[in-house]
Amino acid sequence: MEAQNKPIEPTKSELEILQVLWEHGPSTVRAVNDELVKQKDVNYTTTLKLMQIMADKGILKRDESQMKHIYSVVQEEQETKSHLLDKFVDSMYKGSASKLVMQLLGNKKTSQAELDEIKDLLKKFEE
Amino acid sequence: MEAQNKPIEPTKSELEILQVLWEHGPSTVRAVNDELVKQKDVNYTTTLKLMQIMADKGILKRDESQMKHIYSVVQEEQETKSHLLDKFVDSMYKGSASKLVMQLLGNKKTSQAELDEIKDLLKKFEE
DNA sequence: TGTTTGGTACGAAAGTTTTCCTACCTTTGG
DNA sequence: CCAAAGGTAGGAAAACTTTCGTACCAAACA
Repeated sequence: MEAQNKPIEPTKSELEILQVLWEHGPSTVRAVNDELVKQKDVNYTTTLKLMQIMADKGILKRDESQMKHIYSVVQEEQETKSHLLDKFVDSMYKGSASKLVMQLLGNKKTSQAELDEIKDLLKKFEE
Repeated sequence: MEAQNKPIEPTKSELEILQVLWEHGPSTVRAVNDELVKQKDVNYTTTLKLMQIMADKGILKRDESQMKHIYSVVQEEQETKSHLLDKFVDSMYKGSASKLVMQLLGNKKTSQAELDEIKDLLKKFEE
């Protein structure tokens, strides 16, 4: 139940919930669960419990004024993602962002369209 | 103890061990633990157990011909990293590599030197 | 009203990961 | 030969994450 300005470290399941909330904005547990069910087999009370735990941790906050509580994400999406990306670059590439990009470019699974878009991005960024 | 051609999904601690082995090549538990101790407080037998488990899972193989067993990584470093990067892009950016690069470019923690290097990379890649 | 429907809260079980104690074996040096 | 040092093996405890059964509460409606 702590206020949260330190970057959060969501678990795998927590990240799935964050994705839904980032995409759909503040939501009820029901709404989040309905989304999750499209991806995997999960019970309503499991999602509820998870979101309650996330609220306890300070990752989510909730509006209890209605019977159907509305949960929203405390930290900015970009702040969280930027932190997680940082952690990933640190743990995988010793902090070298360019090594990551190199990997991305060499990665078969990155489509030509993606590559083109990345090139465009870089071009725009140069200005 | 299975042979492993499917991409592996190391846990956090397992990844730390992989990093050491990737950097130093096949090593004893002692050598790996000596490296880990530089980063965090960890007991020798903990590292031993972890590496034994990784061998059981097929992530590592070991040469038991000496008393000091030598552990090495089964899967190519690049294959593992590429898989983990893929998973990361999927879970964080819905598979969009360019979104990741965009984040990287906007990330304060990515230094100017890194940015320049990325630009160079892209330039070279265009050819 | 009273029953059904749909919500929350709680606690415990199950699963996974991490840690470390203890036992035992092998090499080495006095 | 014996003790000390440094290995491995195994199991159990601890910590964390995930799942779900059950109880309870409130709104809707026949």
